[in-house]
Amino acid sequence: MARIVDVAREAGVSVASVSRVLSGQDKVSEETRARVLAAVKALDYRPDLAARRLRSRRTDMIGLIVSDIRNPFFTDISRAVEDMAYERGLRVILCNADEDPAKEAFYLDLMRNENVSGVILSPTLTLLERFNAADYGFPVVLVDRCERDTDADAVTLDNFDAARRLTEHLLERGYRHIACLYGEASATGRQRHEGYEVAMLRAGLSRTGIALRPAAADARARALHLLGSAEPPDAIIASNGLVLLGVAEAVRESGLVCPRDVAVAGFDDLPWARLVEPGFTVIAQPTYDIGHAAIELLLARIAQPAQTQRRVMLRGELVERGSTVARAA
Amino acid sequence: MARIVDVAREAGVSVASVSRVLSGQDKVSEETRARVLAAVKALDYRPDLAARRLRSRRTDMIGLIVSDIRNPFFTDISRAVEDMAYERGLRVILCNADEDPAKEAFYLDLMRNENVSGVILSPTLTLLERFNAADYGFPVVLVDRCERDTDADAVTLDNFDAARRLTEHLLERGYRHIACLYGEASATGRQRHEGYEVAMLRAGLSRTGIALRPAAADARARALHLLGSAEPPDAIIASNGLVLLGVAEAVRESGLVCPRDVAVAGFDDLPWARLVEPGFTVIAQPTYDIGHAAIELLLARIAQPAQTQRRVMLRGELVERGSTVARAA
DNA sequence: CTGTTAGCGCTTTCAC
DNA sequence: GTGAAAGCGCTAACAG
Repeated sequence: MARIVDVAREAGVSVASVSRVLSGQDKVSEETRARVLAAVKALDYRPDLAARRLRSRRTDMIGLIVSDIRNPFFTDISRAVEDMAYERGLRVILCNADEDPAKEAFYLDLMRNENVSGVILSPTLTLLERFNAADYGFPVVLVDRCERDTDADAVTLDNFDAARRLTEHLLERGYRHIACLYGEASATGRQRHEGYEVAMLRAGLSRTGIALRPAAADARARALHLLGSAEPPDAIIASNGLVLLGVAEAVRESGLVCPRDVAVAGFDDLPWARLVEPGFTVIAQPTYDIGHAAIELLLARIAQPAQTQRRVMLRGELVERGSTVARAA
Repeated sequence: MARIVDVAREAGVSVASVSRVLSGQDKVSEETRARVLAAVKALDYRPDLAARRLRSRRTDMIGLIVSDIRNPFFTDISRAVEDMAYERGLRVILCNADEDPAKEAFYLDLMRNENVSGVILSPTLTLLERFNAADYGFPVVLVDRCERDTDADAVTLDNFDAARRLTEHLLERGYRHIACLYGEASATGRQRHEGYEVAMLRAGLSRTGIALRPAAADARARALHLLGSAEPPDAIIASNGLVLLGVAEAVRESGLVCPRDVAVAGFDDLPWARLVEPGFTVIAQPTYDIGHAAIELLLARIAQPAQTQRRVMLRGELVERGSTVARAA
């Protein structure tokens, strides 16, 4: 394996010149540049990144800690973040906290050990409640989950507004006994629940909010119970794609037909949402834009660690499908 | 930020002793160990990983290059690999090659620069055709995609057998004009197509194999065309979950009913496969086992770089659902 | 613009 | 079992 000294010797220049050519920052004559590049090619030289990082105290790595990699929403976010990061010469370390505060803490600690330039994080509620961006030795940008008073840069959907609109959509269609199943582990689930509550309150209707672990299996069980109860709802709102999946399973297993027996609406426009009869009405999230915005915020924060807090709030798009057609009078 | 010298001073020992305690390899007296650990805690000391890697020439990082992160199959594999890797103190760098040989080459190159201990890779067909594990400076284990004569450790499904069984399942149910849509970018798609071909040949039937880019949009377009043709098939096999999704969309958009108008079967037991009426018959892959086996092979190869080639071939499970019920005589 | 040189923080001989 | 000291390969001052 060739070292920088080998390249310097081959090119007939100093190691400093080689370093300059490769880092591309300093001024180097065309001649030197050409000779170095030729030597690099001839020797198939690769800079040792560990040495470079040790010396320069920079890592060019960012961490991406998502709360559940099985959730397609986060897969999409990851794609966006990785695409953009690699374009800018940054490496991404992707970690899956699995909605577990302990794992999340472990990964955050790991990020510190790795000396990353920054982290994009979708925090558990446990962490978010006492979140302080200054606790970490690196810039942090939150995605998807953030409270109004959280002290951090963040990019989120306008969850409250989206949930309110989704609920109003159901109300306009004639539904009255609307239940809301929401993830208790996240600020996002909470906010969506609040949007639902406000819309219901305004309409003077009673609410049925059910907090749960945001996984398909949990949602399915709770929805089965709900649908089999004495007074089942005439519509259900699911606070994310995984919950929506569970609700859809429960409706099917209960032998009910949507929307005849019960309307269903949710968040996240997953591939199957339009496939399952009669197609699910959802709030589609601009996942690529969210990932894009997160990287931009992070880079800005890295460049200007002391700059004032920034928030990006994106609007969800209501996609109407058969699962919420107007109720027969 | 505390350095190792600070810890040594605080503990009243040499830096060598601190290093020994932290690496846990060498023999150290209980007394020294205790003092060092106390000092580490007191100073909240974190070893600088870049320095450690530079000096020790080990990285404790492995690469995982998947061909498409949007494919839930690979998401599941990632989960398994990450879980196991972190248990063993290894970091995982996850990369998404997006079925693009250029991106794939870029990431492989990156792995070399990063000096990873090894790589788990699901290669594009382009790479696989001229694959030679010795071309890389690190151990490589292939997952999901591998030819019989490829020179590499690998863990795959028995694709040929699974596709044959799936085809025979359809034949037994009375279907005769069976089409097969398969991903052309992968060995896996090809092998599944071969299993289909053999089963059809044995039955003395003509085949309709359609190679495509393994993405839902492509599969949808090709299936739409197929279903609208003069002689549409009475059954369709999809070579993976993404293709199955596209086929399902096409069936729906064509206004056809499954299995009355056309039966559908595929690979990958995705969450929605049992949700969409009437439920899709699929070959379920043991994704966690695949990921597990891949890590085991990689660790064995890292420990014994010269050991003889190993292959793990897993069997897929046929999950029967409504999409392939017996055809009316 | 270019070369010399001093480390970055750690692990690993090598003595004791 | 422990310490002193020599680098791992690179970049960043600092001179020239």
